[in-house]
Amino acid sequence: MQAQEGTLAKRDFCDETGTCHKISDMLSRIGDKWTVLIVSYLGERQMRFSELRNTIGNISQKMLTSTLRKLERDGFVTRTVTPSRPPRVDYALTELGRDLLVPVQALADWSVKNADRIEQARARFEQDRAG
Amino acid sequence: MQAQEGTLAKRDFCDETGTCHKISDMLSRIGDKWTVLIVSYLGERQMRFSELRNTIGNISQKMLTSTLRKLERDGFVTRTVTPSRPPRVDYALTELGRDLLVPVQALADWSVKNADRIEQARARFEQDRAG
DNA sequence: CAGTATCCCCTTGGATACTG
DNA sequence: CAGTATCCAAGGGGATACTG
Repeated sequence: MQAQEGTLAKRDFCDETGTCHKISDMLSRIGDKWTVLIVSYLGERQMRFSELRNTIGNISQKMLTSTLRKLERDGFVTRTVTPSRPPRVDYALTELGRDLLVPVQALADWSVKNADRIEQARARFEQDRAG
Repeated sequence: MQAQEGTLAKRDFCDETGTCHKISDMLSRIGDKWTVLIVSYLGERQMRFSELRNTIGNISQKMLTSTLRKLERDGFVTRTVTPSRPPRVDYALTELGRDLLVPVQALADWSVKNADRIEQARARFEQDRAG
């Protein structure tokens, strides 16, 4: 067997057309502390700023604001201002944002399914380090 | 239409069983600066330390070492030492490591396919900010 | 209510020097 | 060759105070 059927080649996502840069950007973009959590909440329904903050619980205003701004900038969420007193701002996923959830969900499924394999590997690693 | 068919609910990957924690961990784990790049190179074939360093080009020894250690710890790569003079150390993906490439590839495909939608959203965002 | 501005800590990651 | 040890700069992210 010369070429393993299950093996994915580097060029599939790290070729010379900047592909690897794109996937790295995307991963670091959604791999931060809050993005996935926020997107997942907005995946259920539209929410206001304070609602998100209260639901998430331990997020700072600063990080909620900046994460939402980045998501808005990249076209993943919309920001709708209702100019009342007090003001009201609603956030919702765009089509692109809902689209993003599909591959993220796949990675989530993989993570859950293989969590104990990783845990076992870590236990083995610690074991070997101690022994 | 009460429940949109394309909408993914929060609980799908952020329920109360620690699932959201797992996906966040995984994303921040592979969302760092070097992991995907290294895993993608090892996806092509086994490589030695210096070979990886030369191929990647601009990675520091420190980051290559620590990234490889984490990958080894989590069971994604194997580390094989040949006690010669000078010593030789080979790194290769495990079954689990090759497995991981599948959902990562899906996310990579998505990133490439939607890169210009994101780019357009950014351009629009800058436009609106300026106007 | 929904932010912005400021300060400060901690982690990530690069550069350099040293070792088995 | 394949690391480890150390120092340092930049950015992520929290706490607090202030504003339209």
